[in-house]
Amino acid sequence: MAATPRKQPTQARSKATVTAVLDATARVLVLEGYAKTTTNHVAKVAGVSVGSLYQYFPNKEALVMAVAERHAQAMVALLAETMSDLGDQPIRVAVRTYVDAVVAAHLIDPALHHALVMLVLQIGLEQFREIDEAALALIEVYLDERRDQILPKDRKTAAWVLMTTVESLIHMAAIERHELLRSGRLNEEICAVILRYLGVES
Amino acid sequence: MAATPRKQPTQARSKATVTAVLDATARVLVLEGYAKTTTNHVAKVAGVSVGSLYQYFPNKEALVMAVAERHAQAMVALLAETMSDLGDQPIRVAVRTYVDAVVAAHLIDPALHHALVMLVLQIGLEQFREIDEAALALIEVYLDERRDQILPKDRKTAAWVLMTTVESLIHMAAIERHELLRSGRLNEEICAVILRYLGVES
DNA sequence: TGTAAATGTGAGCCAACGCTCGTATAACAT
DNA sequence: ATGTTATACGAGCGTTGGCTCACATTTACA
Repeated sequence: MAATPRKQPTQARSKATVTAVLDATARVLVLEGYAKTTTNHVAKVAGVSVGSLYQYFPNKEALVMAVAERHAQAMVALLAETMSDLGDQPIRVAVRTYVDAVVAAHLIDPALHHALVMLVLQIGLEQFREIDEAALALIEVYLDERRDQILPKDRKTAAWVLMTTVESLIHMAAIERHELLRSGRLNEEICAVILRYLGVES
Repeated sequence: MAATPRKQPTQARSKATVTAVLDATARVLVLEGYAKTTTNHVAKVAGVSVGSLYQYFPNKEALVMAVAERHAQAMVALLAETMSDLGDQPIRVAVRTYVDAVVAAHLIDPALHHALVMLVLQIGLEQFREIDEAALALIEVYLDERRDQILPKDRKTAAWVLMTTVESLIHMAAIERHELLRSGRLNEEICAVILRYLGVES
C-alpha cells in the first residue's frame, strides 16, 4: 500500500528504467484506463521485465500514484511560473492571466490529465485534491480583498463556482472540443463567463 | 457484445427478477464502481443466482447499459415534464426553469448518475452522449432565436459553454457540495452565471 | 393431472492478471 | 582477479471473476 518506491535507483541504468516505466505507465493509462492497465503490459511497453518494475514500485497503485505525482508537479510548476506576479493588476488582467495559466497547465498532457482526473473521482489521489483545496483558498482570499469591486455576496460559494467552472470547461474542452482549447478561443470565453459573473466590465 | 437482453421476461416472476437485478446493479455500481462490480456480487445482492442473471443479460456490460438506459429515461422524462411549456417566457424565467429542471433531474439519483458519468467518460455509453447532443441543439436554437437580446456572438460555442457549465457545476456539487445542491442555492448561482454571461439583466 | 415450457440454481471452468522468486548479468570495490 | 552489490529477467503461482451448463423447480395449459 505504501506509495514509496521499494528501492531507490542509484545507478544511471536503473534511473533510466524507472523513467521508462513511468513513461510507459502514462502511455498505457491514457490508452486503456486504470482498470485495463496491466503491469505486464506496462513492463512490455517500457521494454523492461515485470520483475524490474516491481523492484521500484511495490504495486500497481503506487506506480500510478508516482505518475500522478510527476504530472501534478509539472502542472503546478507551470502555474506558479505563469502567475508569478499578478499582484495589483486590474481584475480583468488578473483573470486573464489566471485562465491562461490554467489552460497552459492543461495543455502539458491533456490525455494523461483526463485519465488522472478519472482516478481522482474514483479512488482519491490526494495530491490532486490538495492542489484544488489550495487553489480554492487563494481564489477566496482574492475575492475577499476585492469585495467592493465584485457582485457576488457569498464569496466562498463564488470561489467554488469559479474554480469548478474554469476546471470543467477546460477539462471537457480537452475531451471533446480540442480546437476550442488549442486556438485560444476558449480562454476568451472563460474570461467572459468569469468577468460577467463577477460583474467586472471587460 | 449485444446490449439486448437474451430472453424477454414474460411471467411476473421473471420480471421481478430482472428489476431486482437492475436495482442491485445500480446499488453495487454506486458502492464499488464499474471495475469492482462483480456479477456474482450483483446476483447475491439481488437475491438471485448468477445463472438467472445471465439468462437476461448476455454480459456485465449489457447489465450496466440497461441500468444506464433506465436512469437516462427517468431523467429525460423529468426534464421533459418540468420544461413542458416555456415557450415565450422572458429569458430569465426560461433560464430559471431550465436550471431547476436539470437540477431536479440530477436529484433523482445523484450517486448513480455520478457512477454512470464516469462510464460515459471511460467506455462510451451512447445513450448519454445522444441526450447531450440533443440538448445542445435545443440550446443553440434557443440562442439563435434571441440573438438580438444576448451578448455572445458565436452562439454554437456559447451553447456548449452553457451546457457544460450547468452540467459540471451540478455534477461537482453532487459530489462535493451536497448542501449547496439540496438547498437550492446552487440554482441561484448557476442562473447568475448564465444570465450575466448572456448579458441579460436579472 | 400430466407434460412441456419457463424460470431458477450454484459448483466450477477458464482466462486474465498482480506479483514473487530463483537465477543470470552488469557495475563497482579492493 | 575476485568478491560483493545492484540490476535485470521471465516463467509461473495464486487468486479473482466472468460466464456456462447440467440439473431442479415452478408455471401454463390442455
